[in-house]
Amino acid sequence: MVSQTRPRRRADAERSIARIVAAARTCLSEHPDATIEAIAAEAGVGRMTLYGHFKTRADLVEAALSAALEAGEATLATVDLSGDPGAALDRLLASSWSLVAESAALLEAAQGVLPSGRLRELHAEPAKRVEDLLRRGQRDGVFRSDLPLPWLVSVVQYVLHGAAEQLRAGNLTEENVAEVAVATVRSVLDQPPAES
Amino acid sequence: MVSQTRPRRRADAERSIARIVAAARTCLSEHPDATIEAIAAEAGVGRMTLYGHFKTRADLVEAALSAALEAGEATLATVDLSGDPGAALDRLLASSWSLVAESAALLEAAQGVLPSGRLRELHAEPAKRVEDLLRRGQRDGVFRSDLPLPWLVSVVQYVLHGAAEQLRAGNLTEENVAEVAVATVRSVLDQPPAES
DNA sequence: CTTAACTCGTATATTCCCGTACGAGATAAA
DNA sequence: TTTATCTCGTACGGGAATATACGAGTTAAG
Repeated sequence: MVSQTRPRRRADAERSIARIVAAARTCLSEHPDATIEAIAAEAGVGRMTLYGHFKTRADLVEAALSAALEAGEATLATVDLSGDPGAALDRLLASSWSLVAESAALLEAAQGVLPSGRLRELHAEPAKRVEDLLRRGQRDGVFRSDLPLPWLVSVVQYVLHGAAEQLRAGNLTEENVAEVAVATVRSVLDQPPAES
Repeated sequence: MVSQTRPRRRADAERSIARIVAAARTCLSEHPDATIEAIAAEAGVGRMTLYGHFKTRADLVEAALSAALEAGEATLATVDLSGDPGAALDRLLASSWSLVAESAALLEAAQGVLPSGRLRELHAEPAKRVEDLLRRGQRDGVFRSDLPLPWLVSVVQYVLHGAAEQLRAGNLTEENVAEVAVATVRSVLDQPPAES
């Protein structure tokens, strides 16, 4: 149902599209207003080949965002989100922190090129998953309830986005970035033990 | 020493410059790639007047960033940073969270138009103030030491920047934004009471 | 009042990027 | 092999933004 619109597409075209989308994901999440030409170069194809598959920049951005969100959905589906919310969050972040960070960056890149309605539509389902987990954690008294839920969701994105940024800047390493990001998120979400 | 380059400048010119810089600060911190024309309009002057005082876009961005950082410095100078680091941080954030958020946004706007060396140079001193406060808090056992100091400094910026963003988006209100931001920052920095 | 500084519009050059048009050559699929 | 698809270069047009050039009108400062 994703892209079975086939009048019949050749295998090499399929491959090109995959490379282009992958390139768009990396380029756009690093630099929100990356050039079409830069993305094509990153993908190893000519600019005109890219235009052959994506008529406009918005199409490309949407494809990149969709791909990232679908990857996130796929990962979320494999993670066990039941049981202790704290442990569930740890599992979730451990396996998908970079995807969430990437999605946040792409979301930023998509603002202004996609209609905001379409944007919310794409982002709604994965965001709801995280939100539900946090809400459950609040109900169980594991996560804090003294701050608005949407704010907490946003902060998770900010922290992960920042972790990816600091990794690129060389201030964090491949080895410690996940640990640092998870610890930071946990300290934001966890219910402080003795709150007046 | 700031701008006494004195061939002798008229009072109205001084006023125009002040309005332009103020407009640049607000416009650029809301929208990193705001147009020169938009900034001039916000300042209530013609585009050509702006060019009369700032030859290039980079000049303008640097002026805006410098002004914000100087305002931050001035505020920092009035805040009592001695005593309990936690309380000092509360005082600091209460009186300057929006300035820090603005500076972070301007810093983002400045990337790419200013040489990165110049950028670090401008940002170095105010960042050091915060860093010193956090370091002292770590030594006193008030702030956590299990995460790298530069990361903690960055997270403070991310959170404040996010708070400003959510305020603009209408997800936080003028009344609760400061409280929410401060509580979030505190929960990231505070030493967890029972750490194995 | 006189001068120099300032304001600011119009016009223009330049640059950058998007998107289209055209077409020749390479390649997968039948 | 035949055919439709795909690749991709060159070239062009349009739009937006930066920056310069010129100049006429306005205003602060001596």
